[in-house]
Amino acid sequence: MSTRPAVDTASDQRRDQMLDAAARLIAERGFAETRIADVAKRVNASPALVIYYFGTKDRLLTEALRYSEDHFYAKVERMFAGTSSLRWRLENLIALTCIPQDADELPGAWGLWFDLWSQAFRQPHVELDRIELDKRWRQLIEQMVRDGVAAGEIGEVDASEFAIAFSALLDGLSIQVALKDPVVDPQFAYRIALRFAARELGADWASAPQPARSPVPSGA
Amino acid sequence: MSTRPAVDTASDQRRDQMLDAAARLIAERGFAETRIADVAKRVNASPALVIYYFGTKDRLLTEALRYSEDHFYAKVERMFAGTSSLRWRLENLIALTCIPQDADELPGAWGLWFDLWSQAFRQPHVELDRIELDKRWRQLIEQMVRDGVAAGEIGEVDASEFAIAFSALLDGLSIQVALKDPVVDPQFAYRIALRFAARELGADWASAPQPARSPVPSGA
DNA sequence: AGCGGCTGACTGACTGTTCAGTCTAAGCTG
DNA sequence: CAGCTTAGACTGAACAGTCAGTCAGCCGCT
Repeated sequence: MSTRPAVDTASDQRRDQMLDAAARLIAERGFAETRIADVAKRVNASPALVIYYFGTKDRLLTEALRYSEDHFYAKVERMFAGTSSLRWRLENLIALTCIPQDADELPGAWGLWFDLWSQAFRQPHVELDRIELDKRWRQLIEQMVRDGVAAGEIGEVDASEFAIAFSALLDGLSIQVALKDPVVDPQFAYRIALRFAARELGADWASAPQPARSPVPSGA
Repeated sequence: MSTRPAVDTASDQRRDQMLDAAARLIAERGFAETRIADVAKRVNASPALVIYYFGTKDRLLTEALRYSEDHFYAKVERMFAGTSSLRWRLENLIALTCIPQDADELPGAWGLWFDLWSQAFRQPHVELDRIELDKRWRQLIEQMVRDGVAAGEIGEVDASEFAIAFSALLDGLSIQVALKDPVVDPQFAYRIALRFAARELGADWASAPQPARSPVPSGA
């Protein structure tokens, strides 16, 4: 949208501060329960300033949603850049979606998804954004699989269909984990997702050693 | 909870009217955008009467959520009672979750799920309800599979694990359908779900003939 | 001087909830 | 049966609190 290369002016920084604060607040309290006064307080500004930047509450909140998801994808892409092993990437991907993240690291928390869906279901403008977001997500998975095929790590598969089914499964599993289902805990969700992937991709990864990065947060 | 056998008094009917109206309104506008005045108008009553029955707006809305889900499960159970073929049940189950329902038949619409999740994520009381709801849902699937095994329709499988994975997949797919994803349309979601089930259950249902009941709503 | 960042004070609209009291039908009494 | 009582369903009107958004103007730059 903007031609600016990146965060630059003090004004841009302020904007990002607000988006970050808004995203965290939505994750905590929910979209509807987030007041512009709350956002203002978190960035030590007046409510009027928030309106000054975003014009309207709704614009702030929907932009915050997008901001947060963008950060999440950026994180995954960075993780992907660090390796090329399909298995390793897959394990990290599952861990990233199914296993609780360490505290405040990123505001890409689960609560955001529920509100994003809720908004997308009702507001056409958000609906389109969400479609774009999921397209990007599936393409990420698709490319990961294609790379794995190209590298000879697995045989030929329909990467596109796998991406659709697998992302749906991940969504469903992470809902259960996010909602603290006593049956579907993080470990279990992880196992199910990996087993599905292995079966669909025709790989024979037996029992999965937890991935190196982003492991179960036992301590800090 | 109550010892009353069923809907009885005029008062009980009024209550149900309100729950029904509330559920539909939540599905349309969303939890946060539903005013008690709206509910009151739909049942031709004053806002004060709604409070008279439910005490508080929040109680009304959360009860409406539960009311709606109960109806959905009742519907599925009725469908199950009508047959015993695993394949037939499975096909209907998928159709019921992945293919848009005919208009106003039941207020168990998708919009409700998003709000239920959103509430469950934040409010401990709703969280427990949701867990109970999903447990019931998985048990339904589990029993269906066990019946299929007992009837010799398929071989031995881990019904419990299948239920967890399958319900997660269905959730994920129905989200895409509900959010009108251009890639994951109802037919496609249906196919993916059925293929997954067939593979996991070791059945060899080739291409699926659409189920007899609750088919794709082309006409009415 | 001028401009962009910024604010305090305000307001106007909305809405959950209260309350005092009305209406109706059933139950009781003589 | 007539008359009185009671209880429960129901409401209009007001209350009280909340918030998004406005506006006139301040401050610290260049």
